[in-house]
Amino acid sequence: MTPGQPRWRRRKDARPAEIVTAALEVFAERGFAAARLDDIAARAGVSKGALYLYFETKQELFEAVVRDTVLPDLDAVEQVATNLELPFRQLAPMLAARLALLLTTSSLPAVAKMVIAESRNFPDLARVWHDQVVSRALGVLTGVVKAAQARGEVRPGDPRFHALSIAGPMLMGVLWREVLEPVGAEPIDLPALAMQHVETALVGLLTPEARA
Amino acid sequence: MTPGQPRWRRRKDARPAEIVTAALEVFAERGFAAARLDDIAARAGVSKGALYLYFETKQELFEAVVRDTVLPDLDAVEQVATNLELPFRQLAPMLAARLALLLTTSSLPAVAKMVIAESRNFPDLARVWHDQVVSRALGVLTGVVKAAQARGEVRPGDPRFHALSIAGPMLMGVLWREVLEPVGAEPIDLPALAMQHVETALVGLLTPEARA
DNA sequence: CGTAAATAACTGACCAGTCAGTTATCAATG
DNA sequence: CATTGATAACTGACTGGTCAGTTATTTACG
Repeated sequence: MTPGQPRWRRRKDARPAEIVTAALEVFAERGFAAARLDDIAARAGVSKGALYLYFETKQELFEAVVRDTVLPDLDAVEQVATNLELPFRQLAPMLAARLALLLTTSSLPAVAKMVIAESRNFPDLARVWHDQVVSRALGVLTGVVKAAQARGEVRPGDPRFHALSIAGPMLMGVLWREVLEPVGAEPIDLPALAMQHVETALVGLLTPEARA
Repeated sequence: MTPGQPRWRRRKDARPAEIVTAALEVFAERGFAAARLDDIAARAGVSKGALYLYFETKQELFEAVVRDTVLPDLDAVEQVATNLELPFRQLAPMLAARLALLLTTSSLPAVAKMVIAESRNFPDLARVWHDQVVSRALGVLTGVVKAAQARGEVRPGDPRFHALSIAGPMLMGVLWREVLEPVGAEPIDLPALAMQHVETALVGLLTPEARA
């Protein structure tokens, strides 16, 4: 024993953030159900009991992860998207690039995968995800499409479906990377996919006049 | 006690199929890890021990589910897709309709969701899924696109990306239905999405000459 | 000191996989 | 047409291990 060093420190205000960071990692690696609180605690440098000083249950910890680590990322994309003034032809590639960056650098895909995984057994997780992430993101995209339709830039049709036409391949690419690449599938270049898809989708979505 | 009725019957040849059916239901409802073999057994009308007469482990049972219930569905779609002769403009909507039907009536989406869910903790599951389902399905679609490019019907570009452009929104629609609708999200009309998307994608993918 | 932060040992519930024992079924026999 | 083994299908209680959440105790620190 080195008696000069205390075995631990009281750090009431630093703990929550450290725990949330550790929780994000472990949740992403193992999924909600299979994530062990002991592992999260160890990675955060505390004991399991300490977790319960700051979070009442495992679920509450997950909600904190979404709130603290995913929502800020989403805000950044939303910022770009609400430039409704820009012509769709220019806005779409910007959005796609921003999104591709987010999906390759942030932990959003890992959390998304986890929510898909556990939605049936932990519906509260899915509800939080839907209310705070998906419906907001899709709402923004749908709004962009609708505005472009109003300006005559985008062909008629359900704007929500158009939004899915744009976002779907990205999701598929992400899932490919998260689920299949780890077991040996041929890798996908996500930004390249985003660029080629946006090009294709633009031709398909724009009115003949707007293509000029 | 009604002594005339036996407590159970020996039905060696009927059991495996019944167990696989029950397993599909429970796996789809709860995911692989959370599915209880006791539940599967109960739903199949046998004891847990009986499961082990026909399947060595839980994983082997899952593989049987894929083999017996998913692959036949896939074969049917593959049939349509290998009509490589047909012009892409006609083949694509047919494929989309067939796929939409499959995704709304079969159990494929539920199994897919499960695989996504458990891929990290049970990589073998994901490998089976990739080798036997995804890579085959995507291969067929990529082949169709490539053939159409060779005939000058489809614009240049990575045919694999084009395939993802086509299939992605369908996957997104399916996940929406599986994950978010159960927790209160606004429902999506999957066949309608398929039709509108294929229309959009066709315009985007076809060469100007092929659009005639 | 007092007290709040943190620990570590503990509890209770859960479940995959096992196995000793039970019972349906059927072929052989009287 | 019984009766009787023999056999293999089937059962259900049990084991060993895991893990969320609890609590009695220790320790940092104002």
